[in-house]
Amino acid sequence: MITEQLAGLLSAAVTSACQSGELSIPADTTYDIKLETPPDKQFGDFSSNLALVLKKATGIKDSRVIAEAICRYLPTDQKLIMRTEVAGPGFINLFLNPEWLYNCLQTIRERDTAYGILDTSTGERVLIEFVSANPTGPISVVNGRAAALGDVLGNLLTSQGCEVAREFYINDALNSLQLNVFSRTVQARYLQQLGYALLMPDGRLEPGAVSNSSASGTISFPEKGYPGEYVTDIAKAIVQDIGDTYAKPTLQIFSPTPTVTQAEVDETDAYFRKVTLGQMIQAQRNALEAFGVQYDCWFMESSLYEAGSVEATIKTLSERGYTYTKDGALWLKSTEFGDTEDRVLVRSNEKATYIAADAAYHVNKYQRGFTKLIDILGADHHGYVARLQASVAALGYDRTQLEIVITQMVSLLRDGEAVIGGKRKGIVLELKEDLIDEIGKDAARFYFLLNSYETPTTVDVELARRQSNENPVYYVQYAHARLCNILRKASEVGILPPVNNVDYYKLLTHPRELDLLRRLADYPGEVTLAAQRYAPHRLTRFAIDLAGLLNLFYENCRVLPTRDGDVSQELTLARIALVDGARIVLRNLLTLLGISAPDRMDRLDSNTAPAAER
RNA sequence: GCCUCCGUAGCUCAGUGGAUAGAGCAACCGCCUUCUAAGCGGUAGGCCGCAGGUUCGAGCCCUGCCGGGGGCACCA
Repeated sequence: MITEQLAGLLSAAVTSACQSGELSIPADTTYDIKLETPPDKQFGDFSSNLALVLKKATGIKDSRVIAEAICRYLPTDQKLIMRTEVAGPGFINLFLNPEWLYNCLQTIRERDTAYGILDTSTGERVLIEFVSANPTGPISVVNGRAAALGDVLGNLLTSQGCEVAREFYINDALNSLQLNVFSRTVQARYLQQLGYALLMPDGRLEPGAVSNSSASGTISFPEKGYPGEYVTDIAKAIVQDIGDTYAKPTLQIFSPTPTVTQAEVDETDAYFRKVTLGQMIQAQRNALEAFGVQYDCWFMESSLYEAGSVEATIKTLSERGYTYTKDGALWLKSTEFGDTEDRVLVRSNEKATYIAADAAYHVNKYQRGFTKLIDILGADHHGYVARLQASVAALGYDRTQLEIVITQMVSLLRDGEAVIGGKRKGIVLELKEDLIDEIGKDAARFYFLLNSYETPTTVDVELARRQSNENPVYYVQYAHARLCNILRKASEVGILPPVNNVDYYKLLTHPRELDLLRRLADYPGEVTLAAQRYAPHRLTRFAIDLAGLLNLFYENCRVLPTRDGDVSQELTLARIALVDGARIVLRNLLTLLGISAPDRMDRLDSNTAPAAER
């Protein structure tokens, strides 16, 4: 990397300046050499604030003096550094031989799909757990943020040499009250499909579905039942599958005076739970796959109970002395690990709490050999972080290996009004039906990857759908399609991209060409930075920026020969190489974001564009 | 009350302690005989919430205040 090379030269220059006595710094001084891209080209290719940083160590008041001393010991033999300049309060501006950019283009075309990817393994094994929505509802638009973040973060860490696994945690444990209520709701809808009317909590009567059975009567919709339409869909599927097989016992369960035996109730409940859970998980999986997210593992909470892990974890905590009994419940001394209060592990009714299962789950993650655990949680789980970390620490695991990423809220706007409520109120905007099916996977992903997860954001669903054409994803994809089009057109007239040859590249001297090359050179560093900061949106912004530079190049630098013959054959070849390099970078970039890079996009006729409808 | 995130252009948001604070959308004016106009050029739009502090330098760091979101269960 060029920046490392330059940092090495700067470091050597400081050493030389010290040896010659021009500078003196204490032997134990440590300093980072930062190389930045100046805001304006007139300040050179790179600039460093090294002299400003060394001010204290040297005791010299004027940083410009330090900067000048360093510059005297930089090799300005024209091979790499053309000239140096001291500017402002003491910046060292470096002007490089453009050859470095040509070498970079060569690297891009040689590396191709591997450009921007580190070959060396870090040995780090990362587990990213994200979304993990309760199996009582579909994947919602709000889940899209975590889904996009987790997936792309996985790509980014993989590109930096980590081994990454993606995981979805299914809250299917038997003590989940919500799941019971949910299953009951399905049962009510099942009976409705068979012809029974439902008495809703608000007193309304919902008629039974038309059915050829003679079933009739009224049953009450379960208290706090789930109102969403997807519940009815599951019921319909069950009817299709088994007909009225479970009609009798289910009806009895809803009767004020049930005559059914407990064994029959259990059997019926078990059936509905199983089918309901299976359907929900499948629906969630489908929605996430439509979003381009593939998990390596769907981990069931119930498996922890079945394996006795929850019990074992509680036992371990007790043996390590971090539990006590109070009010008939077993408590975790989480305050000893920084939590604001102690937490209940086992309730007085002897059922384990969620934190107990979660502690066991994280033990399981550690035991599988992962060296870094990343949990992506929504802002509403913020208060949960301390106790989770405390439980892990109490179990003797390295808390620093557990990183909890909190994504800020996504609020929804529909018809200009905030949509509040979620599953319990029946207003669920589904990621697949309400967004992906409307605007496509690419636009949906791009939308969520545009902003930092640390900022609360608002999704106006109508706007997101209607203005799909104004989504910047098309700007980026169009730029890629244009590049492909040039290459396609070129090959049609028998011009093929030239073999890697820096002699050709030297013809690329137009400012727009140099701007573009410079940005292509920045790419690997941007990927690294985005990975280090868990900031996929940096790449999204980079993509928009790069597309802008490509358009400028396109407007100003003709690639293929014209009738007037104002583009020489050599220049055409050089520019085709540049187009090829840009195509590679843009494609790699979109691939990291999980967004397709189309070879062509049909030109929109302004008369038929959605914009004309408004 | 405590914890936490946010406050930057009309809207949605970027912004590595650094030089003249940016993009997309929306608005206005132009540009298709030419590699795709999903494009390009131009105009307009800003006490970076407020007040102190730290320093050569603060949109960024610290403190306080104001405003908004979220969280503070033997729910998950």
